[in-house]
Amino acid sequence: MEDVGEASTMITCLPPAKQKPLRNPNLLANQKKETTLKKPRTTKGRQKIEIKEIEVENRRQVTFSKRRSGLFKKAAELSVLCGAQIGIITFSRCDRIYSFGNVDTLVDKYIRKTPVMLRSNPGGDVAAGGENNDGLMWWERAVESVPEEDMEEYKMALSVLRENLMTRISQISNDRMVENLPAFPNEMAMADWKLSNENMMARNDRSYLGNDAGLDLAVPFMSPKPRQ
Amino acid sequence: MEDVGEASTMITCLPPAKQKPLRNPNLLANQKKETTLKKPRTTKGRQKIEIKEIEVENRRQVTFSKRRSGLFKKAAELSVLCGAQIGIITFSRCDRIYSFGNVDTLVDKYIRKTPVMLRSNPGGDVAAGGENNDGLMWWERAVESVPEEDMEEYKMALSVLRENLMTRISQISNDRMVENLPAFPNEMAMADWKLSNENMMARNDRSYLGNDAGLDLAVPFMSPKPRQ
DNA sequence: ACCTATTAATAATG
DNA sequence: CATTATTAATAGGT
Repeated sequence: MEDVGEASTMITCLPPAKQKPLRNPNLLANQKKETTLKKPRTTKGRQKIEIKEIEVENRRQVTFSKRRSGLFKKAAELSVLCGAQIGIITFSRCDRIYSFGNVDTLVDKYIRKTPVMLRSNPGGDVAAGGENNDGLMWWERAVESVPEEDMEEYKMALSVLRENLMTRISQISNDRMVENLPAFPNEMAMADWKLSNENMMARNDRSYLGNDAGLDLAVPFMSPKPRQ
Repeated sequence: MEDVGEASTMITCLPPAKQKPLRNPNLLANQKKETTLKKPRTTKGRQKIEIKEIEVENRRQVTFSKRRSGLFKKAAELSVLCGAQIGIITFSRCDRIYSFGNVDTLVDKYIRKTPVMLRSNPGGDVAAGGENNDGLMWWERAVESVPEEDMEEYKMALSVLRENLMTRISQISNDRMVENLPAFPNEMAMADWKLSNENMMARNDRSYLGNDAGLDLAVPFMSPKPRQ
């Protein structure tokens, strides 16, 4: 039978009867109100709320859903209007993650633009605090160029470096943050945000793709602690 | 002199004369309008705009500033209201970065919760596709446990792994994105956002701090390409 | 999920 | 940056 989408209750794919609310503004908009019986005072409308953590769980979840939706919409609009790239990472109270935008690309870009101190333990000669004679940091040197006697050290240092890569992201200084939220900002002066500190960093170096090594291998970025 | 903040034009710290607009809603709110001479129709008010890239540079920048401010405010409110953690990374058209929230912590968390395939080239025995006899992946094994004959391979693999860590972030599959913006989404169906895919991942493993190795060393997360 | 009264954001302007 | 007319978001209810 070809009469699809008549009164079927099962959802197939875009029921044509519903088609989208598609409000047509300022064009016989209030006509429906005239024709149908008007519900007098069915809601109190939007109420003003205080910006503090919502106690009631159900209500909080509803608000989270709604406002997150709104936030992402705003972000999308801003992105389009201004040609900006926006990424949002959101963790709900129970650590569910919701993200918006090319988070990974932006994270990469963000990380590239915010170099930071990292704790490493490379030992003596191999990484004596900085550059070597060739002007490269020790971790930049080709493995082959490492002297034989430094190899043990190098291996350890590289291992530690790898470990520390995990730690690194959590330890960036907050200098260039627009707003550094406390972990759970229950009472935060929301009045005016310090939107001013525009860290003007180098705006070049866009080539963050490439590097095609050989075979594919599943590698979690963060390995679980090997030994405990 | 102790009479601070009287009529000084230099900004010290919170001039008490200005004190904040502090609009008091529904309480003699329209009184000023009565007392002062009302400006009759000075602006056309807010106009509806189409969501497409704003051509005029100046106007675009103004909008970027305003809406970014609004976006961050919304994010802050959402954070407080729902006890959520929110991080926003924003790159302006000319790659100026503006961020909101504990981006670094959230990025770390985000990365931890989105393990991904990574291209690596560890070669033969050391990383023959996965686990070894001890149930650990090759990169999880202590350096000492690597057999002597695999050491060269191991070193190379670790080096490649380090290199690939740089590449990794840009290559995550977009499966768990709420919305995957095209690089410059000039015409994007903004109608309704697919806010549904809530990737429910493990909500444990919060310990992403620790690891205090020895001496401090400045290490950029991404090293500039060593040799070119 | 849909509705609607109301608040909040903001485009245009000075 | 201040103002304001208007649009857009949304709190509370169904």
